[in-house]
Amino acid sequence: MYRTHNNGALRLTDTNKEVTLSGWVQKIRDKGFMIWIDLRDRYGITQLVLDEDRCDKELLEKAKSLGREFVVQVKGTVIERVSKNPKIPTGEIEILVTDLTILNESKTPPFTIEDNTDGGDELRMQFRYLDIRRNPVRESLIFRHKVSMEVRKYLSDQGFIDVETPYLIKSTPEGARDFVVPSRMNQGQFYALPQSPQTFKQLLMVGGMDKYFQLVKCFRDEDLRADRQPEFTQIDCEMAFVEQDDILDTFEGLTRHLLKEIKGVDVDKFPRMTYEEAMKTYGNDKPDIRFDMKFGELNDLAQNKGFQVFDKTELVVGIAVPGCAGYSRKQTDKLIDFVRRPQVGANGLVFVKCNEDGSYKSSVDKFYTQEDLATWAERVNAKKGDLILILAGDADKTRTQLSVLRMHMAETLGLRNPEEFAPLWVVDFPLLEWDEDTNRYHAMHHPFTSPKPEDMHLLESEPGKVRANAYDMVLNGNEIGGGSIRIYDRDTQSRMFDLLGFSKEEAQAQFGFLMDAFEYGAPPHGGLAFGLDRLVAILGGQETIRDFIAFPKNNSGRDVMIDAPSPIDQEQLNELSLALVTPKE
RNA sequence: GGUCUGGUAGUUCAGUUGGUUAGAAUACCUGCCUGUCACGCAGGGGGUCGCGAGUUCGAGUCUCGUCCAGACCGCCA
Repeated sequence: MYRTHNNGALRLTDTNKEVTLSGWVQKIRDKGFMIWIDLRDRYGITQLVLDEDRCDKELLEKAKSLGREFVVQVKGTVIERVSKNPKIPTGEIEILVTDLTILNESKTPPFTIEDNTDGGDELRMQFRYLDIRRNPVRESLIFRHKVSMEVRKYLSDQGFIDVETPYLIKSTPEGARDFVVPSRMNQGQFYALPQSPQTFKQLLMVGGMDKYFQLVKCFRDEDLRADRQPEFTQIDCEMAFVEQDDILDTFEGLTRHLLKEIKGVDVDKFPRMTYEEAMKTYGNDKPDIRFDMKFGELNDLAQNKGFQVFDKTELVVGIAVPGCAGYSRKQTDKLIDFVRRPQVGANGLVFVKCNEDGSYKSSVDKFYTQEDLATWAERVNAKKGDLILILAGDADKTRTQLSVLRMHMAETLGLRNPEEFAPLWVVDFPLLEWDEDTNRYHAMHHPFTSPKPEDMHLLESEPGKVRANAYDMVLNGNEIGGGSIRIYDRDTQSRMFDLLGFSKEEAQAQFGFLMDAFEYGAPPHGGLAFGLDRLVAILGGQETIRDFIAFPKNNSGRDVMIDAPSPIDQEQLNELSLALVTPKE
């Protein structure tokens, strides 16, 4: 038997017990006459002690030969410590060692196995199995386990059935790039890994499953970000015989359950905001509503007063940044530099300081009176001591730019408190989005999303104005889930493919199986999917999702531990009847 | 595909205007230390300054190229 207890278990009440412990050597404190060893496992740390009086010389020498991260088994007696350590749960006791076995030696690890490690990201990823021994990473993985268990419990209790869908499916041109898998038995043909189980879950509804869920890996061959991995996990759900409100209520319930069980936070009914309102008020379809700084449009107040930059432009819009009227020239210049960076792309920035004495000081005082500026302050809801920041230009671009600035200011002012949670629904997304590159409409959500019945008549005449039965759940400025009510009849689905530029033949070849299924009694249905990695990271108060994934990929989509992707043998290529156009060494 | 930042000891970093033998902390090794728990003290070993070319009497430092890493834009129905 390797152990009678784990390393977090023993207390003062266990004194005088004979125990066997196993674990990793965290730290050795060698005082010459006496040596202490911190023994670590998933459950905690227990201090071992050996000294000249109570242990034979050979045992003491063996203990002194140990190194960090050796795996050892010890037998000994639980004794009360002479000097106790209140910082750890086992700090009142220690083990007087009578027997020591080295189960495995360890090379000196390339970084320290401590909460604040000296290891950089790349090294930690290369030796991820060592990184996982560290408390923060282990706790993140356990945290993810708790979230996913609560999700399964809640959905199962609500009558959802977990059904697995295939990973080897068919490539389709819509949406993200597919990861592709060559077929040996069907030479020259390829599977694709699913970007989501979308069509399968709809077919499960046609199959009468009624309520489906799955915690499922999805794959997208696109560039990575701190919160984006090429393989990621979705909480994928679908329900039959539902309207939009049924779905919003159900998954608001799930999210409320998670916030309650995981974070101990009670949240009121989620606000529901239309896409149009979100764009006008926050310049963003995933607004962070933990703080205010709502947009105020100033066209009627600021135009035709002689300031040409404002006069000629489509939109003049501002926000009131709380408590920043005291900003120095240096600070405001820095903000101007910020919005002029190519990533933001604004031409300039106008500011108005709302002084404590009720006066205003702006960068455009030449053109506007104090009374003018007072009307602006009222429009953007500015109080004394606030700093009004104003951008002007093309409406869509300017809103996006001001949104970036708004988030930047919130970050700077520490308004993005990771322990505060402000979820909301954004609803009534446009069905279609015009794509300048391909010169045609794209589905904003996906091609199976149903148009709002009241907008159906615009489908062919003004496709850009058609709203969809689509919705996103937004938490603290992040899209954590999204979904829609689906099309469930062949005719509408076919019209949709027409609009997206599919020929009848292409539509049939790629999605014929789905449209065929719609002809055999498909029920009205809809659903949504949560991004589990991102949800877990936000609940855990982190910005990057990588520490909530046991073995993540790096910025270039590589696994630096196993060194993947990698070339394959010529023999394998032959077997798959593949040839490389430009063979790489 | 693009922009920006970085690459110096096992690790995290500093390195001034281009100038003697490239430093610190930590880790590692040795010795000492009668209750440590970030133990302490003394000593020691450890470097192709990512790689390649160029400028120069002289390059860690300047220039160009390249590779790698990270953040972001494009992209992500």
